[in-house]
Amino acid sequence: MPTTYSPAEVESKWYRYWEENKFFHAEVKPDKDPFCIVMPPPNVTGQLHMGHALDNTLQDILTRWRRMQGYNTLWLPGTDHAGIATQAKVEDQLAREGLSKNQLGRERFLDRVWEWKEKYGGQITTQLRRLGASCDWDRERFTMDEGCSEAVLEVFLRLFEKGLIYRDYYITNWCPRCQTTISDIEVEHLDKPGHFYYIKYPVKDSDEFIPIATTRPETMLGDVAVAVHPGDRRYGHLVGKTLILPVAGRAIPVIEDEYVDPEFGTGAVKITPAHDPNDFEVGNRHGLPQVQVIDRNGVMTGEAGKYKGLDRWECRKRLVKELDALGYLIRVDDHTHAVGHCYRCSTVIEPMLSKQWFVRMKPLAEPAIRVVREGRLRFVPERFTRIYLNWMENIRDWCISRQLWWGHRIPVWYCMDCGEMIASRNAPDRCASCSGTSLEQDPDVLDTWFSSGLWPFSTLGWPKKTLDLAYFYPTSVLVTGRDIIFFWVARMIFSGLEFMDDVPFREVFIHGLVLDALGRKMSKSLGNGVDPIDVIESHGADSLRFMLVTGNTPGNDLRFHFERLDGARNFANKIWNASRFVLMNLYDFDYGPEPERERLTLADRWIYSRFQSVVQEVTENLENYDPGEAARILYEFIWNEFCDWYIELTKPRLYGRDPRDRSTAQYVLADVLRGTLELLHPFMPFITEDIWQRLPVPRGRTIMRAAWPACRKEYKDPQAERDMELLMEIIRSIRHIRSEMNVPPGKKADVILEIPDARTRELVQAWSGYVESLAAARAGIRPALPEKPDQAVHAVARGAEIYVPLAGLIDIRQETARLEKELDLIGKELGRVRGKLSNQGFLSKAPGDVIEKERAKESELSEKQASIARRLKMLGRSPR
RNA sequence: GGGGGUGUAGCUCAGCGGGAGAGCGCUUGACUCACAUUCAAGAGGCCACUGGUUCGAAACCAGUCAUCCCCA
Repeated sequence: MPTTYSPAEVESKWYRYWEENKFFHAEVKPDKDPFCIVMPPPNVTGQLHMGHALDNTLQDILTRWRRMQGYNTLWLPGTDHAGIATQAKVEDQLAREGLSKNQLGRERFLDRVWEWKEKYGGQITTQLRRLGASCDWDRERFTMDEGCSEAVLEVFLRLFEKGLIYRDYYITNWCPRCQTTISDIEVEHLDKPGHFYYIKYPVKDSDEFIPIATTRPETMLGDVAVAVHPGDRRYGHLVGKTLILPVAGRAIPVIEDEYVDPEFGTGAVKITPAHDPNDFEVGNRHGLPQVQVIDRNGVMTGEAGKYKGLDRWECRKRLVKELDALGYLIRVDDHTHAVGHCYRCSTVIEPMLSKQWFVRMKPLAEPAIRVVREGRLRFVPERFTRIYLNWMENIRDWCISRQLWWGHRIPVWYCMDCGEMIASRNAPDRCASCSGTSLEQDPDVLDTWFSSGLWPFSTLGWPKKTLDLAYFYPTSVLVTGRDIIFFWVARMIFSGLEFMDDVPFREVFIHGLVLDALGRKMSKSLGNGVDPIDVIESHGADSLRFMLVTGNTPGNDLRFHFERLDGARNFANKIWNASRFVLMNLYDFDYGPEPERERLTLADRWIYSRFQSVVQEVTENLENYDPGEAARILYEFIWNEFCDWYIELTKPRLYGRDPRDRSTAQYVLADVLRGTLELLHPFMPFITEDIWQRLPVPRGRTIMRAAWPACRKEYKDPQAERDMELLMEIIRSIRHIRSEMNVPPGKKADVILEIPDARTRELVQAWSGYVESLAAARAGIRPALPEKPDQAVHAVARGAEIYVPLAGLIDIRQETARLEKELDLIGKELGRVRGKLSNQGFLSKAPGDVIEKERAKESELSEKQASIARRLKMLGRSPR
C-alpha cells in the first residue's frame, strides 16, 4: 500500500464491481420493509454541477445507510427532457450548420433532438456514477419514455374531463428569444437600475393633467385608461373625465380601482391590459379593451402608430424624446426595480396576451395544503413548511402550454369545420360534434414540470397498477434543493394526491445551494462554477462528498472553498494511513473469538466505549437528517481518538514480546476499524470499500451490504472513559511543560506524580506506560512528597500533582509568573462557580445534576488552587 | 409591500438554556518506526446592538441595525 491514497483507480474499480454485481438493484420483497427515493431527474443533456453533486450525495448517504440497515432499498434514477433547455441546445447546433428548426420542420427537428439525446443523454448518468451514486440503473427512466408519456396523457385527459384544464386568453410571460410562454415561476426577477418617467396625461378640454409615473413608457401606446384609488382627494374630481393620451392622441377614461396604491408614484396608474398582468385584471373588471402594441419578437405593432416596427427598447428611447419635446415629460428619476427575465436565456420577459392552456389550481392545492398541515407530509428542516404553505395558499392557475416542439404534445385536436375541441388519447378520425374530418392537433407541448410532477408514480409504472407501485409508493423521502420547492415538490404533492390518493413521499429533505467562495450563485454567465468532475479527478469523489456534507447545517447554503476540499482529502489520506498501519500489523493476525474482557487494556476499553457512542450518535444524526453532524462525529473520532491516541497506545503492545497482548491489540484494532469503516461508508463509499476488502476478518462480498453497526451497550464503560481522560490530562500537562521549556521531543524526562488517592495512584501506576510512550516521560508515582523538588516545573491534574524536574533550566521568577497567571485564572473561575452556589435562587430552582456538577467543579478548582498556592509559597521560600 | 435565512476567533462555519468550539490561516518546535496531505504546543472572541423572560441567555421572546434569498 502506498503512503498516500490515490482515489482514481480505487473509484472506478469498485463502482464497476458494485454495478456488475447488481448491488444497487432492488426487487419487490413483500416480507421486507422498503426504503425508496426517486432521484430528482437532471436535465438529460445537462452536465453534472455542484448542485447535483450535493443533492445526489445526500441521497446516496441515506440510501447506502438504509440499505445497510437492512431495508429493501430502491433509489430510482432518471433524466428529464427539459423542454426549453434541450430545444435551445439543438437549435444552437443547427444554427452552426446554418439551419433553423423551421427549415427542418417539426418531424425532422424532433428526430434531431432524439439523436442529440441519444448522444449526450448518457453523459450525466456517467457522471453520477463517478460520484458513487448507488442508484438502481436497471430502473432508469426518462420523462419522455413510453411509460412516462402514457402517464402524462392519462393525467391530462383526466384533468381535462374533470374540468380542471382550460384554455383561455391571459397575460403570460413571453420570452421573445425562446419564442414561448413560460410559467410564473420560470421568471427570474432581477433588480435592475432603471428610470421612473413622469408623464403628463392632459384632461380633455381643460388645462389640468394627471401625472403618471411609469418604468415602461413604451407601453403607454397601449393604455386604455388611467386608474386612481377610490376616494383619493387629489383626483376625485377627475374620475369619469376623459384624458387625451399624449402622442397617440387617443381618448381614455379616468377610472377608480382598489388596486391602485395611492402612496406609490403619483397615485395614478396607467392601465395597459395587453402588457401587464395587474392591468389585465383591472381591464377585465372595468370592461376595457386590450390594445397590443408589442409583438412576439419584442417589436412594436401597428397599434403603436409611427413607432411600428421598432424594437421595444428603441421605441422607449425615441418616445421619451418626443414626450420631452412636446412638453409632456415632467421629469425622469433613477429607480431600481425588479425586471422579469427568462430563467433559461435571461432575456427580458414581455408580459403578453395570448391564448394558453391552464390547470385550475385551487381544487388541487387544497388537499396539498391539508396533508402538510396535518403532518402527513413533513418538511425537513421544518421552516420550509411555511414557505411551501405560503405559496400554496396564494397559488395561481398554472400555465402549462409551451410554444415548443420538444416535449409532450398537447392531446387536443380542433375541428376546422365547427371549432369543436377534442381531447383524446389517439388522433381522432372525425369530429365528435359535426363529423368533420378536418382536424388539427394543438401545436403546443406541455410544460416540462407537468411530466416531472408525476415522477414518483410514473416511474413506478402508473397508470398501470404495478407491484412496484403497491410496494414502493409512497416513497420514503424526497431530497432536493430549496430552489425547486415550487417548481417541482409542490406539483408532485398535488399530483400524487390527485392520482394516487396518497402523498408521493412522507418527508421532504431540503438542502441549500452550493455557492462560490464569495457567496454568489454558481452560474454560467459569471463563470464561477466549479466542475464536480474536475474535483473528483483532483481530490477524489469521497473527498468531494465529504466536503459537501460537512461544515454546514441542513437547509443552509454552502460556500465552496478549495481549502475545505483539501481538508477532506487530508481526512481520506488519514484514514488510508491509519488503515495502512493496522493492516501492516495484521499480517500474522488470526481472527478468532473476542478476547476475554480481562485481557483488554484501559485503552481498549476506552476505544470500545467511545465507539459505541459514535455508533449511537451517527445513527441518531442520520435519523434526524443531519448527515453533516454525523460526518463530523466520525471525523473527530477517527482523527482525534482512534489515530492520535488509540493507535499510538497499541504500538508498545504490537511491538512488545507478549504475543497475547499483541493479538488482543490486533483484534481491537481490526474490530474498531471495521466498524468505523462501515459507519463511514455512506459518506465515503470508495475508500471504505477498498480498505474493508483488505481486512483479514470475516465479511461479505461488499461493505455496501454489511450490517449497520449496532451499539453494544455492554461495551459502554464510563469508568474507563473517565480514567482514560485522567491519563490524557496528565500526558497533555507534561507535553505542555516540555514544549514551554523547550525540552527536545526525543529526550526522555523523569517526572514525579504526587497522587494521594490510592485508587487513582494504582490506576496511573498500572498505565504509566501510556505516559512513558506518549509524553516521553518516566513517571515516579508517590502518595506524598515530603521533599518537594524546587528545580521542577509544576502542574496540576485532577487528583495528581505533576513535577517535571529540570535542573538548571528553571528560572524561578518565570515559573512563579506562570503559576500566578494560572492561579489568577482559576481564581476567577472559582469566583463564578461559588457565586452560583451561594445564590439561593440557583440552589432552589436549578436541577439537581446541574448543582452537583457545579459542586464537583468547585472542589476540583479549589483543590487545584490550593496546590498551586502551596507551590508558589514553596518557590517563594526557596533560595534564589 | 409580503415571507424567509444569516450575523460567534483573521476566513469558512458548528453549538441554540447551565464550563465559548472545529477546520483553515497564524506563532513555536519536530522528517518520532501509518501518515509532513503529518505530529506536539500556543496565540486569538463585549457570541451584531437594545430591551425583556429566567436562579442562569451566545442560545428563548420583542425591537433595532446589517446582509442575503424568495414572492408580489
